[in-house]
Amino acid sequence: MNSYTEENYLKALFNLANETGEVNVNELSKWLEIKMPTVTSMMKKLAEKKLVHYESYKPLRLTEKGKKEAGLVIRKHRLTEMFLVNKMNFGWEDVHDIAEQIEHIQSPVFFEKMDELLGYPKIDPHGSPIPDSNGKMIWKVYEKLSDCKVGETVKLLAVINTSSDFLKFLNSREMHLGLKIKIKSIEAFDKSMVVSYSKRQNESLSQLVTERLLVEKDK
Amino acid sequence: MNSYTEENYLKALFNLANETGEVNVNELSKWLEIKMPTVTSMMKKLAEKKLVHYESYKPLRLTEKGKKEAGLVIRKHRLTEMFLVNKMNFGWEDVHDIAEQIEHIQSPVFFEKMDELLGYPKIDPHGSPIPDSNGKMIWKVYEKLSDCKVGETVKLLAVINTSSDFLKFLNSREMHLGLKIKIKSIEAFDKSMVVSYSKRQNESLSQLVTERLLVEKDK
DNA sequence: ATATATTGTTAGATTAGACTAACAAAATAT
DNA sequence: ATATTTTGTTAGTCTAATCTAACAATATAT
Repeated sequence: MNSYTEENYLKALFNLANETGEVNVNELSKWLEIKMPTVTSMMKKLAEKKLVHYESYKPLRLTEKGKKEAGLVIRKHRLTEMFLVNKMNFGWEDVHDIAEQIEHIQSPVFFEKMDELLGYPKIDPHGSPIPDSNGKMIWKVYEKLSDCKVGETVKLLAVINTSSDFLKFLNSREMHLGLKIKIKSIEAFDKSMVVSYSKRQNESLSQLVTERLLVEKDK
Repeated sequence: MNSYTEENYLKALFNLANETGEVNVNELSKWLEIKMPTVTSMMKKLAEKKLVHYESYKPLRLTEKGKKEAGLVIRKHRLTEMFLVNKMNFGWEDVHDIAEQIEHIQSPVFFEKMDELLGYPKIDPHGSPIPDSNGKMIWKVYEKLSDCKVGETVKLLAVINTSSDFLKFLNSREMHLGLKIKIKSIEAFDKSMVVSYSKRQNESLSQLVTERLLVEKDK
């Protein structure tokens, strides 16, 4: 059994992993807001537990076991977010902090029950995939809205940033998952986009926003 | 803000308090399965925080502040138990251990939402009162079934022990809150009772059981 | 009333998880 | 190619919450 703290490190390693699955001590330290020496010593501990491949001065990598356990924490987090939104009427902007705590509850049956009541969902309220009970998750390859071209119509399927402020911004513009967005124009100098969707015409979205919106070309 | 550990001490002090509100270090130590020196040092810490009245070699008492904060932890515990039973379809025998963890979640809005979805319940699935948002709870004075007399008909309103084993025993006898029980006879030598209720005639209940069932005379 | 048992405290050690200071290795810039 | 910056490690300290051993106070029993 991993401690509350260990679960947080595993989750962070999983979320920060690049294409090759590597994470630097420094990155992890900044992400968790925990100083590097503390991170180093925790990595040694997780290496003892066969959860992380650790060698001095080399990038960190989760082992298969580590990936599985990280996946299970993320599963608990995302099931919780889904439960909070679908069964407890929370807005998608208000669930992150509560899920950060509930993800550490030790009770398989509690999360199985959530899963069942939710009808075995495959994605969470922000469009992220929910790992299965083996910790495995299937990543759909989405495109960033910022990479799309003028004239295209796309469907909003996920958001990258799940901060309350970003989600409140989307709420204020009546943007939600499933929304069909038509790209009217793109400003050359700041890459901001003018888009139309539902009843809103010619809304302007900064690049900071468009690169956090994941979409699929509308067929 | 109190730590997870401090919350557990406060809750234990509240639950163990006798009529005068007093608890011994030794009792508390046994209840929490934490050695006495550890308990003593935590009591000094809680006294610093004005949550406990502590004097060397004297019994422990919660301050008003301590009572309030303990009440709020118990509120979170009991709301959770109610939520697990009424909204997540858990049996009353399976909720204690999960609630022991969820009671430490720091998110007032999470528990407010539970309360709202449950319709502001006043008692939990075991018949115990749910403290209000100021930590105050109203204790109904119930009688133990073991103190009732032959010929009386009583209504089961609460159970004292909430261990899974005890509740499973009650399940196996189809006993639940609200049940009307008629006392047919009492054995003189072991105080066991023969009772009838719903479709069950002449069930025998040991004193260990009857003194854990809280009832009200049926009017 | 004194001996014994029980209860409670003090002192010091341990562990997990954090920190700072100092140093070492690796990466980057001149 | 060397100097500088960035990244990572080692060593040692701190705090919360636990423990054991030893001692002290209170309660109980004879």
